[in-house]
Order: sequence, then C-alpha cells, then structure tokens
Amino acid sequence: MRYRRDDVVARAIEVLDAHGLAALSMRRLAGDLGVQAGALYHHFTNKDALLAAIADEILRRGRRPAEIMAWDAELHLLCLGLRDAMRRHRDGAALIAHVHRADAEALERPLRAALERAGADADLARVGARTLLRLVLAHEDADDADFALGLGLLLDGLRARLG
Amino acid sequence: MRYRRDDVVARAIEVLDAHGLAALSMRRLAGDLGVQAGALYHHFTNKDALLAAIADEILRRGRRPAEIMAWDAELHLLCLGLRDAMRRHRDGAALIAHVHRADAEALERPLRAALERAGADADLARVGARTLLRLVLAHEDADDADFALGLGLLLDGLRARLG
DNA sequence: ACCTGAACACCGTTCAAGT
DNA sequence: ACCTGAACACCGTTCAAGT
Repeated sequence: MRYRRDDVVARAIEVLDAHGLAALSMRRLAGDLGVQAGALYHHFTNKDALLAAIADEILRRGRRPAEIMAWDAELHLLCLGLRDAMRRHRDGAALIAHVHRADAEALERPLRAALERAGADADLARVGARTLLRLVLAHEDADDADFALGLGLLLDGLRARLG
Repeated sequence: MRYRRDDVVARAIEVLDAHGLAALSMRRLAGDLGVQAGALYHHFTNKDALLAAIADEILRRGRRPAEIMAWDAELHLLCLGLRDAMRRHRDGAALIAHVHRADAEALERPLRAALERAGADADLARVGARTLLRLVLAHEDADDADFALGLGLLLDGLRARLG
C-alpha cells in the first residue's frame, strides 16, 4: 500500500480513538497501515512531528468561524471549543498537552489575541492565555459544571483587571 | 552493592538533576547503582512507584512548618513552596505533573483544605485546588513576575467568591 | 533482604536499496 | 514519491535461582 501524509494522520487518529495514546507507537501505526515502521519517516521527521500533525487535525476539525462579541464571551467560547475538540478523542487532552510543551505559541495565540483586543498588556495577555489553556487541559475529565466553575474563577480575575 | 529503598530514591534524584527525566530509566538508574535492572523491582513495584517516591521526597524536602494566617496568604505560600520545591530539580515540574496524573488527591489536599477553611463548598474547594496546582505546574519555566501574575488572577477570582 | 542472569515483548530512528 | 529489510541502541518487566 502507498499512503500520503494525510492518510497516515487519519489512521493515527483512528488508532488513538480505539486504543489510546500509549498504544500509538510508530511501529504499531505502521503495522496497522501494513507498512514497515521506517516508512513513516518518509512522512514525518519524528514521532513528535506526527503527534503535532494529529493535534493540528483534531483542532482544525473543531474550529468554528469567528464571531464578533465581548472579549470575555470570546475567551469563554474559545476555551469551550478547545475543550470540545480535545474531548472528541481518547486521550485528547494528553495529546494536546504534549504538543503544547513543544509549541506553546500556536495554541495560545488566539487566546492571547483576544486578551490584547480587550486591552491587556503583553504580560497579562501571555500569562492569561497560558493559564486559560492549562485550565482547559487540566479539566478534561471534569464534568461541565466543574469546568465552568474553574473558567469562571479565571475570567473573574481577568475582569477585575480589564474592566 | 546492596541498597535500601531510600538509597535508590536518593540516587534517582541525582540522576534526575544531572541528566533529566528522559534519561531516568530503570536500566540507567540500575547501571548507575551497579546492579541489574531487575533488582530495582525489589524496592518498587514499577517505575511509576519509583517516580512517586521521588516526588514524595522532593516535596518532603521542600515542606515548611504550618503557620496561622489568612486563607489567601496561606494559598499563596503553599503555591510558592510547591513551586520552589519542584524548581530545585531538573524537570521537577514534569515529574510532579506525571505523579499528579496518577494521584491528584495527595497534592491537592492541602490547597483544598485551606479553601474549605475559608468557607468554600466542596465543589469550589476541589476546582480551586486543582486549578491552582495546574497553575504552579504550568509556570515552572516562567519568571517570578509571570507566576505572581497568574497566581494573582486566580486568587482574585477566589476572593470574589469567598470575600 | 537483596541481587543475578536471562529472557520476553516491546520502543524510536536510520539508511542503503528497491519500485 | 514511497516503501522494504535490517540493523542500532535502547525500553519496562518478570522470575527462577543465588547469597
């Protein structure tokens, strides 16, 4: 069989959903595709690059069109969207958290941008974005009420600084 | 050579500090001690148990005597203590975060207790403790000003609910 | 109580060579 | 462009047997 990069990502997401992140090894995925493990290195420079591509695809699928709204409502919606996207897949939060360690920038950018539009300075925008993102990643297993409570705590803190 | 459990933990912390969490394998640690890898399973049921013992020891070393103070000052101090303890070791935050995944309870308890003493109900105490802990783990690499800012955000949110 | 020796069932990664 | 075959240098874990 011959595959393109996107085929490999799609199959990797299937393995993830069916067997979890711990089972998603290069060898296992290759075996699933019916190719040798080394063949995957034609598509990705290493495993982290594959995981990043999976995270990209998961987040792309969960992306919704931007709307014009108040900054706190926007942050709320961004966090909910992120939470929904990652909860659609087994070990989604663990995967996103792993990728976030290597590239914090990409995930935090939309949150930071919303904070800056609300008048936050660079420091507050950066820290606020990071803290919100960590909150989302930390509460994957929490129910919606717990998540809303944690998010409310943080948004209150931000409101106290941004009016 | 013959070792006791505590010797192994102490040496593991040395390996951690010198070479990082990724290099801290059972085989490597055993080699460093001059024993076979299998010998470690006399002291720990598995690698996670070893990592938990390391985390315990790191946090034990960082523990300070309890003082009587306002709940928000106490939370502030607990978070600072946790941050200091884990920053004393290479990959300290990653190690604590890993152990926290398996046993969230132990690390969150003191934070939750402080929140309950402040009048928080069970939900707010649980979510507040978890969010604070995640904040500490998330900002290992941040400078003190960024950390203080993130912590301030959250404490403001808590103050708004607890008076 | 603590360790050896040896095995089992895995990993990620590289690379010359093939089509 | 994509894959094979085979190797390299590792993992965590188990367990009978030794002292």
